[in-house]
Amino acid sequence: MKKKIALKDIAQHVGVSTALVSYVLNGRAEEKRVGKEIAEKIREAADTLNYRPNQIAKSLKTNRTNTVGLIVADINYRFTSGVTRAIEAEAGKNNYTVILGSSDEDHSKFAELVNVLVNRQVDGLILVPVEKSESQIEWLKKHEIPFVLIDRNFPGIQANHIAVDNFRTAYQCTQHLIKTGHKKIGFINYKTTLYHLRERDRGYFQALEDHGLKNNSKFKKEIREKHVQEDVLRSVQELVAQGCDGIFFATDIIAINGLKYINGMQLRVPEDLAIVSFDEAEAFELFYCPITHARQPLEEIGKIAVNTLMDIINHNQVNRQIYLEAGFVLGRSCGE
Amino acid sequence: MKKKIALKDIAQHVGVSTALVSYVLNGRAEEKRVGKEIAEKIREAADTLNYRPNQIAKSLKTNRTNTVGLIVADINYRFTSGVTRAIEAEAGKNNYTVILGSSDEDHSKFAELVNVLVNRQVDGLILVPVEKSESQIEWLKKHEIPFVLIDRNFPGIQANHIAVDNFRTAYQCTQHLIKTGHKKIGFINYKTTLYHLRERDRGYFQALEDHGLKNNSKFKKEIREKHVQEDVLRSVQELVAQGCDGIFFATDIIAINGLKYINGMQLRVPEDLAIVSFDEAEAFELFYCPITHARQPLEEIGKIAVNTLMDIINHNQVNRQIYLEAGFVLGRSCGE
DNA sequence: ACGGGTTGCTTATACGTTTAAGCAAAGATA
DNA sequence: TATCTTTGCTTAAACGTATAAGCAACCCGT
Repeated sequence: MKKKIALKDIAQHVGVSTALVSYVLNGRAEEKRVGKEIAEKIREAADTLNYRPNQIAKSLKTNRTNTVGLIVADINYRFTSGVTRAIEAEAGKNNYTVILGSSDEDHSKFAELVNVLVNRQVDGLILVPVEKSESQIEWLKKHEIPFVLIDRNFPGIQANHIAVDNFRTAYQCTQHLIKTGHKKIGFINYKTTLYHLRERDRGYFQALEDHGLKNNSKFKKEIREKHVQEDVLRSVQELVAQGCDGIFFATDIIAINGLKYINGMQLRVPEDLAIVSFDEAEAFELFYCPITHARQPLEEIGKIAVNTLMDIINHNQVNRQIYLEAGFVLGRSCGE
Repeated sequence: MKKKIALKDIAQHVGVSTALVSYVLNGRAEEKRVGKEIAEKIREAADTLNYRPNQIAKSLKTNRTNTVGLIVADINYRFTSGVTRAIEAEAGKNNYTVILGSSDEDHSKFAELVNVLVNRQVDGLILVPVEKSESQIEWLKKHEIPFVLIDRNFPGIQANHIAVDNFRTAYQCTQHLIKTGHKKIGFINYKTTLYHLRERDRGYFQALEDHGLKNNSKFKKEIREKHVQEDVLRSVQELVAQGCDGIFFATDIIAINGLKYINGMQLRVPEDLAIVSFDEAEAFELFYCPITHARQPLEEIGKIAVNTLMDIINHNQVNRQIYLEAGFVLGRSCGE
């Protein structure tokens, strides 16, 4: 790596002090009453010497890194790529860079990432918290480090967060199955304490209850995060055996796995089995029958998250809990 | 944000100089002959005060940020998520963090990202270069900034790079279609100057030639990056009209779009039309017929890229051009 | 008792910025 | 002419860390 040009070099080159150079290059020339010609000379020198400010030094002095840390749950989730893209773009507009980390749904990795990013002096964090990460969140609060939660939150911890309205969306999904004439509606969700997924449970149950199908509750299956494939397979088989005429998948990943197995069975969608999925997946496009599903407003979540974080960083004291409405994409997987 | 504990605070607390604290906390206690008890006291103080080193200050002093910049072409590509995950993990092992940026295949955005990351003093860059980014690459070389290219490279620029063997893989894909008895083999690829995609062309053509199907060349279609959907649709329609019995898709994205339209037509895979795809897509799992495809060794690419970059950063003067072999996943899309 | 080595610490400077404070020279005011 | 203001610059300190250099105090061998 070649030697880099510093303020000092420009100062020497022009024959002035570094202070002047700093003022000029930061656009504070007139405010600081720098002579027109000198200012011009400095700008020229910076140009010909190809000066690029050392952000590290700048940060040390200003105590601002213009960097936000983003910890996602898993980089392969569609949610992740969608929201990361939005965050990246919005952060860029605010002249911020994003440092990305993936916790892989593991709370100790999550804790370590928080640590690393805080040590790197990020100005703030955007987090998709994982199970058992409550203590980390509390720690961040205690140390007054700016952060906002997305996708998930903990009901017991008051924090800024942006997410889709999981209860309502799950309710709508279930209701759609009911309204299209299905009577025995299965539901497959993760076995987890994560609140946002529990809210999807609640939406499902509430919809059943409101439509007099309380007895359907036995059609709810839980799968283990570490055994998605086998558990989904088993669940689908059980639901079919129980005579279900519709299945509501709680996430895109569950849906993809479910459909994969349904593909292998003798069942036709929607004739034999109706399908609704929370979350969209690119893969749906290749299924013979367009899948009806809820679509999270990823762009919006990312955008609001960044702007909220900026507000926290700049003005302090923001209290924002936002539940966004999901879109609902009508396929043909519940009949016409 | 609360006041942070600095070396000075620990020094004061224990009643020693900051130098001593620095030595001890950097594990150079005995080397620097620090008294056992004092060292212990310092460690304790650091612990109770919950000291976390300011990486920014550290970086300024050491001229090392322990950060690598990663610029991907598009965050929604499967290649991206796979390789990012691997890079993240491998970088972590080396005690490095990753700053991610996405160029969205735009060379001016690419240039800007390079700029931002270099200003942030990243120790090195891992890049998926885009069209017309040659000058940026040259610039990096000129300034001796450590970098490695992945996925793509420019034949005219000598640089370290890791990628799959595009020619060979495309050759194999085409050959597979030929060997499974198909005579009129279409190929859909992007219209681009990107070398790695041109290599896929070359693989296709070479396979045709080697098997006496030179006249098949007219079955090659080009699509515009900005108009993937409509161009793929048109291409598939044309190929079918031309009587093709097999299609080789040059990327996962093209394949997904192609299959989407094939789904809507009256064609059965593989009876009416055989399919091979370069690259894997999760979506394939939902297609009624398992798609035969090449699979890039994403893990390996990421891992080697990081290690190569580490070598450049640490020992200088590495010259590594690696072409990895792709896996080949046999589906049923070319017949049994 | 004297020089020389060892032990255990402190002092001081530097990294590349930002920015408050200072200061000389010129112009304005009276 | 004496004083005040403005103009246009420089000086110096600071951010938190690393590290070379310095320096007492002690121990040892002679």
